[in-house]
Amino acid sequence: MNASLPNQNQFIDLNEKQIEAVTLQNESALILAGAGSGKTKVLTSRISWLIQTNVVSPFGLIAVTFTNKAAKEMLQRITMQLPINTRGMWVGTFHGLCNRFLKTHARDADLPDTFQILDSQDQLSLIKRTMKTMNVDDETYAPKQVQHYINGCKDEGLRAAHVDTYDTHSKKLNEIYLEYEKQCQKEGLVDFGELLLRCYELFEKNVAIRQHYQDRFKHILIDEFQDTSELQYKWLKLLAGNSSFVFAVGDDDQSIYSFRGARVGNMKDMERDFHVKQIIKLEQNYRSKSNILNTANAIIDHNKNRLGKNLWTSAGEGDPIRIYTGHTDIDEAKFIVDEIKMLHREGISLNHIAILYRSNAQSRVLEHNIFSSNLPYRVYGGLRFFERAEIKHAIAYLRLIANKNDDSAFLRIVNFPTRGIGSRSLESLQDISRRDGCSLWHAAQKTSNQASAIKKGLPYFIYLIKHIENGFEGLTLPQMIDLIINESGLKDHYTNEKDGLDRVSNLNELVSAAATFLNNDNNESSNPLGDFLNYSSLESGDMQASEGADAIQLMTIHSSKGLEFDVVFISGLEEGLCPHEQSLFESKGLEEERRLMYVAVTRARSKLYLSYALSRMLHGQTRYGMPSRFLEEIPESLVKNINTISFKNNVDQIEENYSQPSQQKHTWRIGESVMHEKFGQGTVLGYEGNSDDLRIQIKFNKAGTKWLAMEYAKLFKR
DNA sequence: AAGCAGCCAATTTTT
DNA sequence: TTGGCTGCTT
Repeated sequence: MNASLPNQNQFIDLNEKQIEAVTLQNESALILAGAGSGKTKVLTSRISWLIQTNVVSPFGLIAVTFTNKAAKEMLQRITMQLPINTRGMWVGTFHGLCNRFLKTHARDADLPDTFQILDSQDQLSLIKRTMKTMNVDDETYAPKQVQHYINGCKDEGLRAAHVDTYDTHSKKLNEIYLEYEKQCQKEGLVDFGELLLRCYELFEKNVAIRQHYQDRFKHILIDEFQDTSELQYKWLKLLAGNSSFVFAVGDDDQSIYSFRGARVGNMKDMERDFHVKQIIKLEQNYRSKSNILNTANAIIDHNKNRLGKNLWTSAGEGDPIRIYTGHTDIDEAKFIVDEIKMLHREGISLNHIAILYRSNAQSRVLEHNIFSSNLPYRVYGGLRFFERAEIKHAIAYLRLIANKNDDSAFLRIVNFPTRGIGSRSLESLQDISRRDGCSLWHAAQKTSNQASAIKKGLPYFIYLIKHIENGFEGLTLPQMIDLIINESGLKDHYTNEKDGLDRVSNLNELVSAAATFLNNDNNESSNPLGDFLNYSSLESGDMQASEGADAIQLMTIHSSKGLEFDVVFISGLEEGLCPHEQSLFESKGLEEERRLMYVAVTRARSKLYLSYALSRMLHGQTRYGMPSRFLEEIPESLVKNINTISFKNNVDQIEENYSQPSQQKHTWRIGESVMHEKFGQGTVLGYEGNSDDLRIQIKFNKAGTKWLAMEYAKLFKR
């Protein structure tokens, strides 16, 4: 049937749709790949097929992912399928690949070849610093918002000079953006968005370079296409030119990152711009039982503007979806723990069980209850290795030595560990630097003509850096890092600190990380230090502790994307939490929340539990909620309600649970019909606040949903 | 320079 | 309720 398929094992277990995708010839393609439909397999098989049938050489294609993990996995699978060395192949993340382009053409991109990459933390502190020198009030212009603004502009491919501003506020924002750009350029720093934008501009302006890569990469493959930003799409169009073929794999129903610039619309645009003949849909799911898939299908069916697909499986129905109603968040957590204990006794290993939640704040109650039951667990998220303060400090020494213009690195370490350099000496440095247009490091050298080995003050700092730099002569990278953490005083500092032992061991870990880095990829690099610095900012290091341990997995729904578990608990399914109340103010916000729910449901292989609590401690206050609307979107035939709670005895339960002595009894109950003299008839949705400041949320038939203060609301029973 | 009180905000976060 | 940040005190 498929004469064009080489007779190789890796292709025989593909289904018909997958084969169709893998073997497409001479056209750009959009593959709509549902959850669990074998998308990674299709992508890697496609690459193998292209190479094996000599359509293209391993170096004539480029494959783009969003995460390092996905890129790594892709390379691994290719290695398993083909007897080729994948080193040097252009497979990587958008950021990693753009970095590679920029490193190769640093001069053409107007960057020093020592340029450093800023992670989000670094970016924020540079923004704060810029705002300070501009005397911008950080109350009116919150640095976080400025960061969001700048990143948003870059995601759209906009330079500060190209933004149209109308009001004073946006004008100011843009001024900061402009100044920030200048400062980055001066220090030789590039943030994540800049990597992409700079690379885009390089292709745009430099015809020769663009042509070169257009000719070279005849096949461009993209994973998670629904998450691409406007800029990434423009970059793709530019790189593809008129003669390359794009193979994009994505799922519009799993687009959950619009708040970070992801633009689902790219899928429809691609269909048009790349003359996609027909979208290929992968709808057979190899992960979940049909009850789970039908639940997912039913929920997502409530969204409009989908490309449209329906997952199916031949795996059988499996268990019904179990729904649990908790009186409180504590009650909910206890149920989940009990259930996990039972499953564990039945032989399901803990790391195949996940508890998902909408927001990180929800993990606390869960953790607390799991902890007291003595079950091992692991929480995803939080600080990663290269984001830890002690690691960033050590890296900053490396950065400053590699690039003396890096004021960001300078400021981070000039007085850390403290060596008596106060704010006034720093201010005078900033003055000199501004006056002479030089870096802080050079300004520092002007103030004190001689370096001093006496262990304090600026002269000592200058001495120290030079001393370390001289000591680097003939050392390997791990030895350099070892030298830094000892000579800088970092190790001593943390050794003497009361809870510093973890930090010391992290610093030691950094030495081994450098050794591993050399062993793995870069033993023949001409600039291992620079490469390691890049690596540290692009690869935030997901070396989370106890990776292999058998532990319950706790994470947000967002971070569960791409993973799968035998058993999944989705907790906190209340109106206001999931869908999150903030999302209701955003355009298309509810649809994205629904996609989030879809992603969560499709993580489960065989058992799915959904739970919600009628009251929950949030921001230090008890909040009363209604079940999430998503629960009502599931056909009852798929569901088994584990318990039922009447609203009346719930109020008593809540009081027992939180033991609040003098909670004012309110007359209105959730779900009850009420009459308001102005707004007319409505239904009570929930409460918020405590007895002296209780507010009631009512959905009015005509006037919409409103929050009213109990004290003043003129309500009547119907 | 470290330690503490007071204030404020509080979805989601692949790079 | 919690964490992060600021600004004040020692």
